[in-house]
Amino acid sequence: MAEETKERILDAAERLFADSGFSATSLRDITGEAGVNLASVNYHFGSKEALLSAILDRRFRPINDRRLAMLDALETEAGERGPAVEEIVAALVGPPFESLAELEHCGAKFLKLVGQIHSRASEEIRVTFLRQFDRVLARFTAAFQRALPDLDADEVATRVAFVVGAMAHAMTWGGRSPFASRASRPAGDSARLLESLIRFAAAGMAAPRRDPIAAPIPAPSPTHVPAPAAAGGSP
Amino acid sequence: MAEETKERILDAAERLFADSGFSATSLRDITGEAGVNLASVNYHFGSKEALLSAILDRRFRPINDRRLAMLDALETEAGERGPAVEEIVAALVGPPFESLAELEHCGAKFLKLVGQIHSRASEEIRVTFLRQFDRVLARFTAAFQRALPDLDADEVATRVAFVVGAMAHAMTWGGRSPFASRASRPAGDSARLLESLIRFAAAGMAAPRRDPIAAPIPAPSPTHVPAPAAAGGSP
DNA sequence: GTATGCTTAAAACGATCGTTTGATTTTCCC
DNA sequence: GGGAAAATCAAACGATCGTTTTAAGCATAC
Repeated sequence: MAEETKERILDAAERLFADSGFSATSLRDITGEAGVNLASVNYHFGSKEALLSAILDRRFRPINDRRLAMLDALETEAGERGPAVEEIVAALVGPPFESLAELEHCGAKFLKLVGQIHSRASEEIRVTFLRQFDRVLARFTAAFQRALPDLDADEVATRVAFVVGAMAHAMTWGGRSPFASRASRPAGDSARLLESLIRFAAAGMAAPRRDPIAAPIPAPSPTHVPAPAAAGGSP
Repeated sequence: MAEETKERILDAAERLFADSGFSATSLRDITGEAGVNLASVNYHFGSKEALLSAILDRRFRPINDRRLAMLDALETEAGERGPAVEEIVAALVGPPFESLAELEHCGAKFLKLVGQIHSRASEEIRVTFLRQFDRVLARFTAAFQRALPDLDADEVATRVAFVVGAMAHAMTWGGRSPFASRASRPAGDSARLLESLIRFAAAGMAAPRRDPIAAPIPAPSPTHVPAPAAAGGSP
């Protein structure tokens, strides 16, 4: 009965944290939804923060393991020249979406929680659990750097952050804007959403670098457009 | 003395909400930091939620006004064929960054708060205040659609959501990943961050649409890949 | 000078929070 | 089957939450 209680707590907390946020969800909400005693949380996990940490760890460990495994396989396969941008993107953003498909409705809430963690999350939580993601990010940034030798390291890191942001947003809102009031998404389209994200992110990562020649930064003025480089769109 | 108190509350609350989140920030934290009496918040704003709403409204109204004005100017200027993708992107993501520059350190915290609002935010807050952003988003989606006639409407809306996600993430974390432990960003580089974002987002928006001819997606298959196009997915 | 309308001040309200306690029940190994 | 360990339970703890109340300042208009 021990393990079952722990998992019921994890499931309920994951769902409630995703819907209402960490601070806004009480342990009484969680234990009520899970059908367990209030004291069980502190007995099994130690504290509310440790519970959140356990939730994130449970889901993220396999995701990050898979990310790194996919990247390793890609690099082995590609040999000298390294994998293509789109392949690296797929290895980075694919695993979370696989989890979505695998876990069905059970784990769908988790992705919402993930999106939230990316924006807030206490300092404590970040250092204890997200350190592993730091490793993942470093590996992927290096892979992108090799595939995009024209970009300097800062630019690569910045663009990777954009990819992570787009991914987190997509996971939280299912690819729809958070405001498009009605029916969040057309239908079970996580595969299609993933495909769109990969295509978008790959093109963004591979965008031409700043000032291919010399064009100075236009210094955005209020009514005027920043227009970083009049040069057309994408390759 | 009335207006001053209100603004001191708004400033302090904006800063604290951005740092610690809405639920985790108490009215006592706010009034303590603002140097005003605890009851002032409920006197001037009515409730804690209404205070958040006031914060968002104060900053977002001019931003959204400027977004729409810039888009109008672009469309007038471009005439029949409509503005280019990069110009539309600049009109969408530029104004928030201009605010960052204008407000200096005073308003920098606000952008962090904005990023948070995009991921959580109570249902109540979203409907009362974000309805105006819905309008903004609809206008911009239409403009993108015109600039990218090859894409179907769903794809355009999805990619706009990616742009918003990347922007929110960049505003929250300053273009660095939330985990890159040290020194968040190189230095006062909001102009450069904006330029990178515009370039990234424009390339992503203009990415070739799904299966331009038939070329199947490379399907990076290490141990196995989600295979974006594969029928799989969620029900 | 007194009355009037805002604004601030101090204190308290009831509710809810995360956590702890101590007793009770269940589990499982010998 | 007995007994130690693990798990669950009801109840309460102290703290803090958002909000309300009541009284005090302090202008301006009569």
